[in-house]
Amino acid sequence: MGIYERKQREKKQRRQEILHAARKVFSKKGYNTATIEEIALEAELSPGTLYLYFKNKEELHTFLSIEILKRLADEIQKVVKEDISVEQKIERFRDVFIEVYDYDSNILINLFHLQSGETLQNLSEEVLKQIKIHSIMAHGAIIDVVRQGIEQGIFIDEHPAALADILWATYSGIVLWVDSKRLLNDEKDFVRSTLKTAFKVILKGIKKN
Amino acid sequence: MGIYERKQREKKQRRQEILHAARKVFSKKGYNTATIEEIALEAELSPGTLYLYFKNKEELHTFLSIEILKRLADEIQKVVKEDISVEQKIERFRDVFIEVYDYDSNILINLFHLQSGETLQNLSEEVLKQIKIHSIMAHGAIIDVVRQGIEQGIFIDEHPAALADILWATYSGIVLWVDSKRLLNDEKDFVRSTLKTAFKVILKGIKKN
Amino acid sequence: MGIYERKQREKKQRRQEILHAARKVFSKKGYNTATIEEIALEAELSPGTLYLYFKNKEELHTFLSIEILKRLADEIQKVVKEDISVEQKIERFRDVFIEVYDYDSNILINLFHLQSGETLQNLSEEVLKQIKIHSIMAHGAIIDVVRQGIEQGIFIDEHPAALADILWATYSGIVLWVDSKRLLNDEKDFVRSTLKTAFKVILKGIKKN
Amino acid sequence: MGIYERKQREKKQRRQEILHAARKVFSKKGYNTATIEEIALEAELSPGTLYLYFKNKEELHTFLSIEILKRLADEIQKVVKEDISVEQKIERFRDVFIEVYDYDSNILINLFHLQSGETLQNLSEEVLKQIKIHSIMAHGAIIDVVRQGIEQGIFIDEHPAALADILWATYSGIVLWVDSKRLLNDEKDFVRSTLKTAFKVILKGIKKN
DNA sequence: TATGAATGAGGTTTCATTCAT
DNA sequence: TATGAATGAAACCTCATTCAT
Repeated sequence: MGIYERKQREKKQRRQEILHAARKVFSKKGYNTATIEEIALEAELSPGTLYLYFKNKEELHTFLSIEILKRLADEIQKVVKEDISVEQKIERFRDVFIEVYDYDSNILINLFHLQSGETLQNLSEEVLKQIKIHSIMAHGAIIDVVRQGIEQGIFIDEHPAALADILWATYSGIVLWVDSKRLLNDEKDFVRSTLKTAFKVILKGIKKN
Repeated sequence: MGIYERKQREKKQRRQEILHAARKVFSKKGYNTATIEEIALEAELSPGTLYLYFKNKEELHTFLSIEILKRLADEIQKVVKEDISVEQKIERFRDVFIEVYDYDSNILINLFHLQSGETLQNLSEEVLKQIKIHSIMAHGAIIDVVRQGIEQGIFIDEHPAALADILWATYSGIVLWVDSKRLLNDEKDFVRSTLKTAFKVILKGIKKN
Repeated sequence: MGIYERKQREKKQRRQEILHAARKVFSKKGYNTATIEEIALEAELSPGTLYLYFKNKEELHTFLSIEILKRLADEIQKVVKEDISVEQKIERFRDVFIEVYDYDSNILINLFHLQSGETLQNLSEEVLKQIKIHSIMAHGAIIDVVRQGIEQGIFIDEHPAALADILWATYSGIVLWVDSKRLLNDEKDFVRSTLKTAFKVILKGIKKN
Repeated sequence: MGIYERKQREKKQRRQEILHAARKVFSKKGYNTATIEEIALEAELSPGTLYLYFKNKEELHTFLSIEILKRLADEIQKVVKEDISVEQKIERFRDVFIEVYDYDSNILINLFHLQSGETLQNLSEEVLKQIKIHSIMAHGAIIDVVRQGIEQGIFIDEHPAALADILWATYSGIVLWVDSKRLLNDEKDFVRSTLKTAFKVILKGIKKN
């Protein structure tokens, strides 16, 4: 391996280290309360160094959000192509949600926060575009599956986008809600079991008869 | 009416004016971006005066959240006492959610944000207690209804709390999700219709056969 | 005097105090080396307070420059209206230059710096407009006098604007040059005498025969 | 040519390349806005390398100023030795000024800036000495010519240094002033013509009767 | 000699909160 | 009770300079 390649790899790794530290701090403190200094401390780097890898605080944060949104969208799209029944696909969606939740529950929560209110209004055009693209991809894939189910006479005859919304919203709602319950009640995490029940219920609900 | 009482009433009214202004500004800007000065301007008062009525910015904001949470809990509890079937009660929940959403959608969204991550960690004991009480009340009431349904052999035999979570989470999830879609896609608000479909699906899903 | 008026006057005075402190610090250190903190210290105020009176560091600095430029332009325009010969007017210009130099030699030097290179490129449209207006006013007035002189057959037949440029440039050049000599050689200030000689020479130079 | 000599020559050339790049960037951006990184980029070197050839940013910048100041002083001194009349010498000064202005107008402007206020105060003793030497040389040469003219009964009987100041100041003043006019009014460069008129006027002004 | 990633001091600016009036 | 000018801590970010390779 040449010097250039090693440098490139090291650079990439450093970037990952920063992202890792940022994920940790943003998760613990939230966007506004987290400070660059703290992230730098966590990454065992100086604040200035972070700016060699990311333009500013927001870009660093948004990068994490887009990353997980992209992951979610990718996995969902894979499901669509699988050679299984629509019912199984819905169940697979649930698994994908759980996997992504397991990968990084905190940033996922931030993502859902990002998607509404305050933060959304201050993002750059480029970032908004990225978010839109991945959101549309993920949502579109779900809609496709729902539509298939309706066409095959398996699902009830509701507007596909509405049913897709329900699936997505249930997912994000459960993540946020159960997360807040955990914080409020110090109960242990039971996102997974709740999600399973939720999808069982919904699957039953959207099936004909 | 004596002087003391009139003073008390004026004080209460002034408090309401501040809350009204704060609601408006927080809704428009979000917690972090909103400034005390702006709220004071909106309330046609000076910044200093706000501190005669509220300890600090956060308490002011949290008060608004608790207010709407309390309203939600109250309405839900009323539903439980109504002399209607469990299925009708579930439908009434949906209506309550919609009513509260209509009352102040933005603060409601803030509430759900409040319930997780960043903000929650910095709240005073007293405020946390308040949130807990109302949350438990609201959630408990829903659980009761679900339990009744299970006992009456109408609903499927899942853990009542889990089903209640699903209802609640679906509600908050749809509010957040649809809100974010509105911001991203400039589509008009269709929270209401999505919520209706969602509850229809879920009601079907939680009913036996 | 009512409370409102007193407050207004105090506010104006505070503004003047800040300007005074800023003048002092900018003069001593130059724009880039001067810090807001130092100006605040000099004004016996906290850094934050300065931002209640001026939008930012640049506006504070530019205000001082425009102020002196305006003063210069006003005085020059007055000269034009005086009922004296063109030769006497040129001599009065010299006196105005000296007066303004005496009023605040350091900011005047900053002004000439401001008018070229680096700084000029980063100013806001509004500020540039102000500078343009006053510059044009001052320069235009000088041109008028020179033109009169030419028309009356007193001055040589050169382009009036060019002769005006020479007067102005000589003025600013002497201010800058003598200032730099002072710093380099620790000689005492002899701007006044040099200016007088300069104008004597130039007046002789621009007169016919 | 030995290895040592070649190395020396390469070193010198590298130094020149850096100076060339620095001249370009400083001219475009001004001292404070220009960054070492940008200069390094322009020189196709890394930032660290610049520090092998120059102690720091300021020295790099000052070197450029001294260079042009030296050039100015040298040319002026040559004029003194020429076998022409004092009047012709004054005219030659004008040409020298124009030549140097043409060589690098921007750094020249920086030089005049350097000579006063902000920057001057932070220079090292060595650099200040250099500037003084060249300034005195140039100025002294001009004074000599003026003195000759007075002794020959050609120029008016003013203090030679004062007349020399006027010449120098007019020159630098016109350069700065016309430069600023160019920036403010987007007029095309007419330094040359203005300078010519200026020297004609002054020459007439300093000549007896 | 050359690199360029890393440093970290230091600057500007914001804004919740206080307190004299 | 009401004011609003003043505070000052703390955040983000830049960039000249260093140093291990």
